[in-house]
Amino acid sequence: MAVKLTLPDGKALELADGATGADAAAAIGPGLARAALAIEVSHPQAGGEPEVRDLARALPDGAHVSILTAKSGERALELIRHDAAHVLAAAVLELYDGVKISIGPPIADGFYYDFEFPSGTVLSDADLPRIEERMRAHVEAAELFERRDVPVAEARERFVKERQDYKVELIDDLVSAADSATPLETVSLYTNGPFTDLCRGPHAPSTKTVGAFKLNSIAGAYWRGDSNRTMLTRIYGTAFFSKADLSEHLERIELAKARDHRKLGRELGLFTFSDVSPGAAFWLPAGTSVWNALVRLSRQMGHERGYSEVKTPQIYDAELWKTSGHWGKYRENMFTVNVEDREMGVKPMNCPGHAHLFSTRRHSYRELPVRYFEPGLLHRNEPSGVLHGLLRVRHFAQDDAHIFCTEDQVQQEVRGCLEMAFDTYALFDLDVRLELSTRPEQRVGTDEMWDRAEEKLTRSLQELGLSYELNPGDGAFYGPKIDMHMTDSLGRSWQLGTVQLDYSMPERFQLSYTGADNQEHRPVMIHRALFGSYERFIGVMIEHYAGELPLWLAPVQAIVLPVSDRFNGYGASVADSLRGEDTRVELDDRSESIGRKIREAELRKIPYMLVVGEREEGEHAVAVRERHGGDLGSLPVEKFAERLLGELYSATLKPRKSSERHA
RNA sequence: GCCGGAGUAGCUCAGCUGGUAGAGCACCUGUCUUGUAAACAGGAGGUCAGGGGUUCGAGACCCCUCUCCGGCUCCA
Repeated sequence: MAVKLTLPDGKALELADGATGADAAAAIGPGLARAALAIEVSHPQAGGEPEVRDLARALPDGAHVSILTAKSGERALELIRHDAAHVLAAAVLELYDGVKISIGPPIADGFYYDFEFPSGTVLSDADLPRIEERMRAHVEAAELFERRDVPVAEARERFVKERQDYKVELIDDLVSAADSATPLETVSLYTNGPFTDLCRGPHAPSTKTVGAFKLNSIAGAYWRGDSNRTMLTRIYGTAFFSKADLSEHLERIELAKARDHRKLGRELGLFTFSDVSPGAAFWLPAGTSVWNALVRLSRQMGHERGYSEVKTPQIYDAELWKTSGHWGKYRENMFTVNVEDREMGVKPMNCPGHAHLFSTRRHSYRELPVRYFEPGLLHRNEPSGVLHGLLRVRHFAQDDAHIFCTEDQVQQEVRGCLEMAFDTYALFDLDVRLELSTRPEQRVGTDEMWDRAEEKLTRSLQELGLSYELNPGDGAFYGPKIDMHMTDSLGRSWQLGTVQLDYSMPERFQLSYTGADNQEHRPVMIHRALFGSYERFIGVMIEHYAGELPLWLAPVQAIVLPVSDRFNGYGASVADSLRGEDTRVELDDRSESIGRKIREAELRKIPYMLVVGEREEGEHAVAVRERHGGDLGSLPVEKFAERLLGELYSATLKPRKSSERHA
């Protein structure tokens, strides 16, 4: 018998029965045999995901295979990072007595391993070099990764004996998760040097392919991500094939830190934080200008799409929050206040206020959909540990809207929200990741209602040709939602926009409209925010643009720089003539050298610097310098004004259509 | 909220094993009148996050609180 394989180039390869991945690599060529780390196996006919396996395992007949080497990109990095996690565990077990190991997977950009240290042992960053050193010894020893499939009972006994409780729990869970028709008989153990771990694999042949690694940080992490369970000590690290790749990665991270919105926000004078109000930004004039530009955009786009702006109170009687359900589900996150013995809650969301507003008068089906927009200020009492610059605050404003419509209008309205979202994001050259979150365990409404709602969201996404991830069970208790995510400079993901279908709030607030049949009907509510919160959005935008905000958002769009005091008068007249409703122009009339004025304008990341001196005054012109030192030469003041307004117009008034970007 | 780390002038940071708090930039004053990324000189600025303790003596050591940073959980 023989094993027939298909290689990536379509060629067939026939090997003896029982041939391994290593045999396959050797059959293709000696160079590949040396470089091979693992083998990817798939059965296109049978379907299913390709699986990366150890080279030492026998190959199945009929498989398509592809040898993984150091050049195989992310898949190969994932492999050695997983290897590195095992080496880390080996080192920690040697250095510290009584450590319990849990899990250690590869992650984006690195790996981690979670440990429980005996009580009294506290690990800090200072301990990392010592651990790295021990790891290095194991890597240099080129210890082999050996896989053994052992009976469940044997593996369990082994870990019980070693007092590795977490491993025992993992085995027990694997057993109970297994199909009763095909019970789990064996689990795989991997041994590298002195260390044996319960692990599915795969691993490279030996530890030596971990060419360069570094332990980055220590953090707490709950066992199984459950805040009711033990907090373990997590050690984060990263690994690459070469030292050069590692240092390139570390440099990239350093560069990313320069984009941090907290740093740039301070440097650019946009906002600041203070101990007197944790989780709340103090907006300086420049930051307020950015803020206002965004609110203006929200208003303009909403106006064009049939939204009406409303204003609702900050503080409501507890009764309203009981009606909305927040008192029961969201109270720990709310600030409450006592007003003459009356318990009141500061609003963490606008929806109850909008629902109440809708209920204060009668509505005909003819006026639906009603679209209320409110850039409303919200307060949420977020746990102290989660506050994070502008990205997670206690005091913020959402570009929030609630649409009240008939069941028949839902689909079209959801679609409208998504189109508006992508028209908005297109203005910022943003790529967002979409998630569809479906019914959670705890929910209100019938299954039929959820079927309908989820189908409507799904169809809207499909009609627009948008790709999305499914996030089952993560919907709001009142309805499914589509969330729009973006990442910050260090790759952390933040939710910006959201579109949520809600059948519950209309019920709770007894909302109704009069239909064509003269009967009262329940409207459907759609919650939607596109920026999410202005705070978070501005934070993400600062990082997205590395502080170099586009012209229309820049707090100061152009600064006039007279070369000496003698031209301050002319400079002032230029600045005055350029300043308008949509233009923000400043004059630097300090008695400073032109070099300094330019340097400071560059540091403030002002898009245009207009140098004026004798020549310019004579010609009624400005010498235009673009951010980053681009000298555009001299332009008559009127020409420059045209250019400025032209750019502003094209940036915000003619957004690219979502279909052009996301077809 | 939980785990770990940190907090010195507006900002970036020195300050050794405890012995009277420093620099650069920014700020103020004066001089300079500047042509595309830093003119020169002088001055002012700190209950060393806050509180308690150890000590003859604490920015340094110990405890508590607050805030921030990195994670976890949670979230726009």
